[in-house]
Amino acid sequence: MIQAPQPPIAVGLHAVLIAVTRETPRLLTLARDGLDGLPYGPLDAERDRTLEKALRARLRELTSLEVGYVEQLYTFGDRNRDPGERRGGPRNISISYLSLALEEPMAERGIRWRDVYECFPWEDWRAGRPEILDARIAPALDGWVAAASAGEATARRDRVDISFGFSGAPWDGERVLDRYELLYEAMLVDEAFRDHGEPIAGDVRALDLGVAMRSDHRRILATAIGRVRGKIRYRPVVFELVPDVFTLLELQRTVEALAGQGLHKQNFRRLVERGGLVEATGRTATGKTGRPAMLFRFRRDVLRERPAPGVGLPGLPSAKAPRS
Amino acid sequence: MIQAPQPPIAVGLHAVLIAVTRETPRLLTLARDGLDGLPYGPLDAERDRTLEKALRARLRELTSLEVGYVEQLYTFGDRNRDPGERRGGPRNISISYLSLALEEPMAERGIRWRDVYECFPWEDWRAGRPEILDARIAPALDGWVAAASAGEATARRDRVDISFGFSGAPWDGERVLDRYELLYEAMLVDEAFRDHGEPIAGDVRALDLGVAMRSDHRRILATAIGRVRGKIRYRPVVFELVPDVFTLLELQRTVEALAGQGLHKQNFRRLVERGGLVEATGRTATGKTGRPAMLFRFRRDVLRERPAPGVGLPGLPSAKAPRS
DNA sequence: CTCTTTTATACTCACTATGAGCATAAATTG
DNA sequence: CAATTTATGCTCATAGTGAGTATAAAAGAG
Repeated sequence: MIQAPQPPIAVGLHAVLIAVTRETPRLLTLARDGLDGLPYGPLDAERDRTLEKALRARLRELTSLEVGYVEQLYTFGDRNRDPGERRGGPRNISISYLSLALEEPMAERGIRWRDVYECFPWEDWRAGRPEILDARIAPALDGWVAAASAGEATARRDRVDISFGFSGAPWDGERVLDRYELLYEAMLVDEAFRDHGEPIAGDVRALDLGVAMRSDHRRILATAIGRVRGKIRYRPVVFELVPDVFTLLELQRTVEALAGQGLHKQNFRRLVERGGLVEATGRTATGKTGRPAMLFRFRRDVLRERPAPGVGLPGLPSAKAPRS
Repeated sequence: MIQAPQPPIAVGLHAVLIAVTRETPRLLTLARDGLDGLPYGPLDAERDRTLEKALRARLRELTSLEVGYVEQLYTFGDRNRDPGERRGGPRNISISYLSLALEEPMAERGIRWRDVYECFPWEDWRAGRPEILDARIAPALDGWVAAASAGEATARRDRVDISFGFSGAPWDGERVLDRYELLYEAMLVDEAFRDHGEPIAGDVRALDLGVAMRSDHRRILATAIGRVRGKIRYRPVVFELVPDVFTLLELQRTVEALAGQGLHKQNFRRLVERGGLVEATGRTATGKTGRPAMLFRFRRDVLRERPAPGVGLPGLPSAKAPRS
C-alpha cells in the first residue's frame, strides 16, 4: 500500500490507575506544569512487544509500581485534543488503560493519589442526590439548551435529560463520559476554555464543576469510571480493589464507592454469598467497634460456574427521586 | 519529553462491518492476495480530524458505503501480529471499529459479504450445541492441555473449560475472543502456523476450524462479535440491523443470529413490547404464509425512560446441556 | 368450501430474583 | 450493666423469567 509522506504520529500510553481507600475511589496522578494528570509515556516501537507490557513498563518507570489488573480502555486520537498539539506538531494517539490496584503510599514528588470525585462531584450519590446537580449544573445546561436554534435545542434538551437524568429520566451511573462531554461541549469546565485558547470565564470558574486535569485526562478518567461501573456488575473486578481477605461490609463499601451509590446491606450480603462470589475464611475481623465480622475471600471457582459473575447493584436506598 | 529516534509507527483503521441477512450475521470483506480480510486503511494524520471520521472515510473510499452506527472496538498493536511485520518494518498499530448496517449488494470486485459463522462454526448454537465442539475442538484442546507440564496443564485446563464450557462449565456466548485466542495459542487455527512462518500442519487443516482471514483480522472479528453479543442486551443496537419497520419475529431472528442461540418466542415478544422498546405502526406485514404479523418500529423514547434498554437473552430452548 | 399447515398473539403458572424491612446476636464503650 | 454499634438471619410482597397451553388469522391442498 502506497502512502504519501505523513506528519509524524506519536503513540502514547495512558494509565488510569484506580484504587479505593477509606471508602473513596482514588486516582494516581502526576503533577506537571502545576496541573495533575495521568501517568503516561510513549510507546517504544522497538522494545515494547505488546501494548499491555508497554503500559506496565511506563507505569513502572514513572511510579515504580507493579500493577496487577490491567485492561485496555479506549484510544483517543482526535486532533487538537491538547492545546499543545497545534498545526505542525505530531499527531498524538493515546491508548488508554484502566488498572485496578490497592493504594500504596508514594514517596516521589508530584505523584499522589487524589479522590476521583473531586473531578466529578456530581457522580457521587452515596449521600443522596448531589446538590450541585440542581443548584449549578441544571441551570447552566438549561442556558446552553436555550442558546441553540429551535431544532438544535430539542436535541440538546434530549441529550441533557438522558445524560443527567433530568425531566424524570433515570440517572444512569455508567454515563460518566456522556456527562463530562456534555459539560465540555457546553463550555462549563475549565478544559473547554483552555482547549479553545481562551482564559477561563469567571462565571465558569464560579460554577466550580470539579478539578480540571492536564490535556484530555479528565475525559479519559471519565471513560474509566464509566467502564468500572459497568464492569463491576458482570465481572468480579471488585476483588482487585480489596485485600485478599475482607469483611462483607468492606467489600460493599468498595462497590458503593465506585458505583457512587449506597446499597442495601442485607441484600448485598445475600447477593454476594448466594452468588458464590465469596467463601468464608473461618476467621473474624478484629478491632473496630460492634460485633466482629466474618472474614471472606474471593471464591475463584465462581468463574467456572457462572458466565457473568458480578456484584450487580441491588437495593440502592435513594437515586430514584426524579428532579423536582 | 525527550524521545530517542524510533522506528516508524503506522496507525491503521480497521472496520468490522456487520449486518444480518436471511437470519445470518454477515461481514463485509475485501479479498487481497487470495485471502479475505477486513476493510482498512491508514490514518491520515494531516486530514483526518477525528478517528471515527477517519474510519468512515476509509470505509467510504474502499466500499462507497456510508455507514450509520460506528463504535470503537479495540486497539491492536502487539509486535508481529502480522507475518509481514518483521524486524525493521514499521510498527503497526490498528484501531478497530465495529459498525452495524443493513447489507447492501456490492458491485466492486473482491468485496463481498460473508457469513460470520463460517469463521467461527462453534459459535452458532441456534440448532443446538455445534457438533464440532465435542467432535474436534474438545479432543484437540485436550491434547494441548496434556502437552503441558503439570502445573501449566491445570491452568490450561481451567482456561479451556471456562472458555468453551467444558466439564460442566456454562457456555458464555460473549467469550468469542477467549475461544479464538485459545485455539490460536493451541495452534489449531491456520493463522497460528502462518504467523510462525510454518506450513499449516495437515492435521490442523483436517480439523477445519473455520475460515482463516488475513493478518489478525479474525481476532478482530472475534472481538467484534463478543462485543455485539454483550451490547445487544443493554443497549438497543439491534435496531441498527433491521429496517425501520419490522415484525417481532424478524427482530427476534436478528437477535438470535447475533447471539447464536434460539429464544423463546412469546417471552421475547413480552420483553420487547413490555420493555417499551417498540411501538406498533398499525400496519401488518404482507406476503408470507401464516397469519400476518403486526409491524413495529423502534421506540426512541425508551432511551429517556430506562437506563439500559436492551433485548436481554431470555428463554433459550437449549444451550444448557453440559458436555457429555 | 373445508381441512391442514403455518405463523401470530394472548394468557397462565411456577419459580427465582429483587427491594425493603424486622429481629436477633455479639462486640465495645461508659 | 445499659447503651451503642455492627453483623447476620429471616420474612414478605412484587417483579421478572422460563416454559407452556390456547386461540386467531392467514394460505394452500383436496
